[in-house]
Amino acid sequence: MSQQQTETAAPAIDEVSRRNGRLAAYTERFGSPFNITTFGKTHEASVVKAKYEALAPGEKTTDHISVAGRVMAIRNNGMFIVILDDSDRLQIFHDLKTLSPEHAEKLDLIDLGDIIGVTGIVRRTPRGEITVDAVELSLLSKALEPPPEKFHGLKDVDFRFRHREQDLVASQRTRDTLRARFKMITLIRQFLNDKGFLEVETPMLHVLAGGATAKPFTTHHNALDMPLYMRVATELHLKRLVIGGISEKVYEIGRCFRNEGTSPRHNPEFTSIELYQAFVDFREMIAITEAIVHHVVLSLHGTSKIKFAEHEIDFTPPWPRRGMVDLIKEHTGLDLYAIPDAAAARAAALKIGVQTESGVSWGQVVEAAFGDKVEHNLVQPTHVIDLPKEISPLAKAWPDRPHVAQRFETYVNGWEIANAFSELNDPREQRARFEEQAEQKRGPDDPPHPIDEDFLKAMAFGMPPMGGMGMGIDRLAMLMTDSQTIREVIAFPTMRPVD
RNA sequence: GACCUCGUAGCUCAGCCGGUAGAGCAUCUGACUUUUAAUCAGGGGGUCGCGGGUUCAAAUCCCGCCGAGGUCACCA
Repeated sequence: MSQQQTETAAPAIDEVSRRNGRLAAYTERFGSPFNITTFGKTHEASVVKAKYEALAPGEKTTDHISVAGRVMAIRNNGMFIVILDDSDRLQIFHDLKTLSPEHAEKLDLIDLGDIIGVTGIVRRTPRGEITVDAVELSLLSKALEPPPEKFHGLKDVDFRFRHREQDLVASQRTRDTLRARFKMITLIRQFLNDKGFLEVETPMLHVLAGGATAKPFTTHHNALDMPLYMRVATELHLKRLVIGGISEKVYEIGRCFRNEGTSPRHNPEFTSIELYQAFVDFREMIAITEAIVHHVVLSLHGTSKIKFAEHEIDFTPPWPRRGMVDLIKEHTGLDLYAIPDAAAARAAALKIGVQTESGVSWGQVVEAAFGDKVEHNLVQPTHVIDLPKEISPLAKAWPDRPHVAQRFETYVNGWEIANAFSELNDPREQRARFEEQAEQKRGPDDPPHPIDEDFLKAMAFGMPPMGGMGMGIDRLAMLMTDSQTIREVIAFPTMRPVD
């Protein structure tokens, strides 16, 4: 073999093949990392850093500890390795001059992204970094794919959502955001459990998708040869559980599915919490809504005020209660209470730039005007009360104000985050409302609303007066994490497949 | 569903008044060795989203498709 041939550059090899080669070499020499089932980890990275916080630069201990995590950086030919576990980063040191040949061989086969376990001695380097001087090194799992770029991380939004595991490894922000979202759900559970609520489960597969006016996903049960719908809300079954007396206070945190457009605030599947409490009305729901949200804000941020985009939002209860029609008047000058006729109200709304379909009810005009002219202004937490009965088919109306429902919607940052009412419990009235709703078609291609006879039969069995509230967990998570899109707070948002 | 914008190396990006593709990180080789996005020298790596058109020549211009982001519509 000539001198020139030995100096020829290494043949081109792709990253995966190269890593497979190193895996084979490691396996040959030390056994397959994939045969390893356990590692006796004694410390989390953050615990190591906290425990040895008092060490002075250059100070060494004699404490042996074992840590494990993903290799995030390799500097100085492996002299310094930075690993990341679920708590923090931690630096590992190898003195290359005194390393045993076997240990050096192992070290040489470690790549960025590998999962390693290290046993060693804690010290603080002269430059100030808490470090583990490695005595033993084990490859616990091989990364055959390389990690994202170490400084810029993953920027491609599409790729980040399709491969959240890589996004999580690369981005502290993503870890913080998703952890906050999941912790928030636990906080709400604990809060309600402490208040005596029973967490329940209701079906996701519905024969009729009721409880909200939304387009459902359809599916099919083969053995029963029948169509089924993914639930759009948990409302009707939760009420049936309270009717049966399983508990006077129930809640469900769960996924709902709506076959509608996506947007920065809409994902086809989203998580709602709905809760129902017997013998109280919407006013108690206002109190519990404020209490839940304030508890979450305080627990996650340690303060009642949070930053969202350019706003500071103050969640200190109580939050203002404002009439929907009053707010429209305040923002546009139009007093829809003075125009009770639907057609006249529609014409008046048109003059202020609010367009509605012909034949809509007075309540739908109010809803449209509110949505166009008021909603986006409600940045600080606000309960919008006195919603029209016509757009509240499951809510009680006021006996002395028959066109106004005992209902509120809570708005923050211009978004509806909660919706609650004194639940209608008169089965005759409920049937009439459903029938009225069934006659209204949502759009030219939409089927009419089906009437849920099972629910009506349940209500006829005797439903206690109760308050109910529903809240969008995803939007609350967006607020808590200063996330501008719902996809940031959903671990795996719905995506079209790439080819 | 409509409109606007984007899609270049594994990752982050430049090139886009048409002339045949570049940088940093990663990777490989070598040097150095208490680093902190380590450093220095050199090498390899690209169907420029896919398909078609215009042209002597297309990453670049035009059309269609796919995917994404934004705005709107629907909605929570």
